[in-house]
Amino acid sequence: MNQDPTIGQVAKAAGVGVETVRFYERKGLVARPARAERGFRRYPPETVSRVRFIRRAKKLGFTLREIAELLDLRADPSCDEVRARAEGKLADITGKIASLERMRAVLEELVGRCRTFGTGTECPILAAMEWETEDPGGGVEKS
Amino acid sequence: MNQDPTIGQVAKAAGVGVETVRFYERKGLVARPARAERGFRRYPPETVSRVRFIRRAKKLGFTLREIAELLDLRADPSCDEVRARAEGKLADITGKIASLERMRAVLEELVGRCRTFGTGTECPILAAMEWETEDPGGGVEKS
DNA sequence: CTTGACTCCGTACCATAGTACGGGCCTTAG
DNA sequence: CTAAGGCCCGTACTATGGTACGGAGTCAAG
Repeated sequence: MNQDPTIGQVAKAAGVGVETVRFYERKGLVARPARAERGFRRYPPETVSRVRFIRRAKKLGFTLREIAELLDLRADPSCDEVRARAEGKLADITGKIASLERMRAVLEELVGRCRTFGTGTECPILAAMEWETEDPGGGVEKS
Repeated sequence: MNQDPTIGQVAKAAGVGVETVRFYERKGLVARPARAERGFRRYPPETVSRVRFIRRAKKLGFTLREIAELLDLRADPSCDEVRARAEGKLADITGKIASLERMRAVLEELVGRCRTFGTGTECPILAAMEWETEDPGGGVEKS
């Protein structure tokens, strides 16, 4: 007898759709499971936490490809590699925040100026856009 | 005589490909320019800064749709409307920063824990993702 | 006269991360 | 008996942000 969860059970337990599990399987994020009875997938129970892991890692800003690598690293637990990747992601996020903060400063300045000017002659926001808005620089490049 | 830049000149000056300018035109981010001689596009020179603006905004994590709205502020006759939109964008940015900061906090905590553990038994990062890490909430998702 | 450069056009294609669809099979409940 | 529900499959479609392709026109230099 096979009590291992079917795809629907895994999906429900992990909080995703059945199609998503199949999708992850196609992408190699979840191993092709054994088939039972009518060709039904029977997953090892730890698949549920694997899928949850994927969801959580995604929320931390990892792409599926990065998560796949992360999961591969789990095979040999060289923590250094994992930490290095997490640190890389951290740098990514920090850079994004810095960029957004520069943008926020510019917009805040513009909105403030607009309020002091009132609905008079020319909108300072539009005027500023007309100009070459200075490049915030050090953007969020592809990793 | 028309000294206005052609698509190739705009693209080069803005640091993008010709196809990208055409793409932006299709998406309404760049106005359909006048045609000269052999149906060649002749852009008003400020198109260059417009395209550069698009690139910068994109680096800040704005989608093309959002950038289009941002650029529409220029065409808007009412300063109040412009300011309202700018304030909306400001709120967007602030929300994005908050999400990214939650992500950063989680990752920082993870990386820090990893360093104090050293390369010992099991990786705390993977372990943490294995457990029910509580949802950072309000992601960087669609606005 | 041919080659290269530049333009035109529409369409097809890439990755990312899924979601939906249509058809078929089997089991179980009413 | 029939309908509902779970599963199987492959393929197509969504959106985003481009990139590439094939064919054609036209101009200037070699």
